[in-house]
Amino acid sequence: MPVIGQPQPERADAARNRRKIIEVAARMIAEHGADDISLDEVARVAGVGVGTVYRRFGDRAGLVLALIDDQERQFQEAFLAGPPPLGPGAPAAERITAFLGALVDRVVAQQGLFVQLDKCGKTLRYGGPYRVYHVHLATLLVQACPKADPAFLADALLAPVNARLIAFQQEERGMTIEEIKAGLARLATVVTCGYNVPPGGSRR
Amino acid sequence: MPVIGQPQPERADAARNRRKIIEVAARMIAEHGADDISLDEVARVAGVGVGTVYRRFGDRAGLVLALIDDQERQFQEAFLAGPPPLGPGAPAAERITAFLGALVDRVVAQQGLFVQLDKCGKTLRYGGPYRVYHVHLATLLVQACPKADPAFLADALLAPVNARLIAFQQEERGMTIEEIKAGLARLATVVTCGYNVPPGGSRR
DNA sequence: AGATTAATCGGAGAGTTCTCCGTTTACAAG
DNA sequence: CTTGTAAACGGAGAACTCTCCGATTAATCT
Repeated sequence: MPVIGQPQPERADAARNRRKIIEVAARMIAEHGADDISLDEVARVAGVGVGTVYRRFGDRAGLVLALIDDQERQFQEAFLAGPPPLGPGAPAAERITAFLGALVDRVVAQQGLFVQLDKCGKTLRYGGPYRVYHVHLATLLVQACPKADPAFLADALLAPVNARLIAFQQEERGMTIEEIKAGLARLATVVTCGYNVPPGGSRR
Repeated sequence: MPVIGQPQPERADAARNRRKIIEVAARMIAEHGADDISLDEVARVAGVGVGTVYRRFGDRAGLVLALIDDQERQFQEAFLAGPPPLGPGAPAAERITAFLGALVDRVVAQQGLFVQLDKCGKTLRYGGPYRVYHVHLATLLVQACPKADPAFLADALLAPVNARLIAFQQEERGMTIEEIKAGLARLATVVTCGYNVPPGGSRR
């Protein structure tokens, strides 16, 4: 009888297949972009049945999440425990702009995958990484501007950092990543300062 | 030889089928929600071939856009030429909050369809209604806070008014529509005021 | 080693989206 | 009314996502 503790480790063949699938998928995306990865084809190239892909990752979104995972871990590590201004140690307001800027870089680094994630069901769109971002940002907002509703404000500041919007801003509006980051930084500054003056004050 | 002027009117059978398809799709959505409308089934119920649905509307997104169209016209009419504060006549800052609030109502009124639109390709996500919203909001922003980058700011304020985010905020965060609208209004106020003070001023 | 068993495997199949193309039809001109 | 033709029709089919379940196999127990 196995000890019930950590989630039962995968069987050897299962782990092997998981790795193979991730490896193949990553290579295919590197070569042909993330837009039209067919899980059927991933399975075929990886030499496993389609069922195996779905049992291992649940669905398309699950695979995307797995492909994102490595860099995602590093990113979360960086803003949760890395050096300031992204990590702890800097004033909240500075950490907020640092975080939003880093998040833009993060999304751009795996833009195709984030676009995929965006198209998926609500569960994964706002589950997974989003929850972590939201908690982090809301926490910083509490410190930077205690008078605001941190949960809503965090959603509102996170919303523009969206893979598809960023792609659109780059391609159709001709903005550079730096311009987007600058815009967000300015917005964050205005917001964190603005919420500290009582509503209705300093009109015009 | 037909006169080449307005886009050639549809043939009678084509127009009849277009109407029938829209009618059937609208009824099916009213009954079973917009999540899982199968265009195959729409075609079957409407008594036409699948090819007809696709020739008439291009793709799933095209049909969604058509289903949205009626109310969309009215909405655009309202903010472009209706009574203030939504329409012309009120100060820009007030029109901005009025617009964002009305947009929330607009999205909620056909939430299922807007969620569908959101999942579609970039072309339609940021084509169609979005362009109109953006131009309108950017125009107002130029008046309300000339120092800001209106294009970016419009994107940033439009981003949180997203069908899926709103659904998430309602279901998972327990927010009401009124709370969401209030949050946006406050954000818009802070932003329009905040961008009028020089950057770097009034820290903390 | 041999038996046991539960996890894993693979691929057939159901349900979709969208395309292609031979056939049919509306309608304008003669 | 007949005829010509561009537009529209419809359904077979390609490609995909995801489910199901009988066969297989890794890991454990005796």
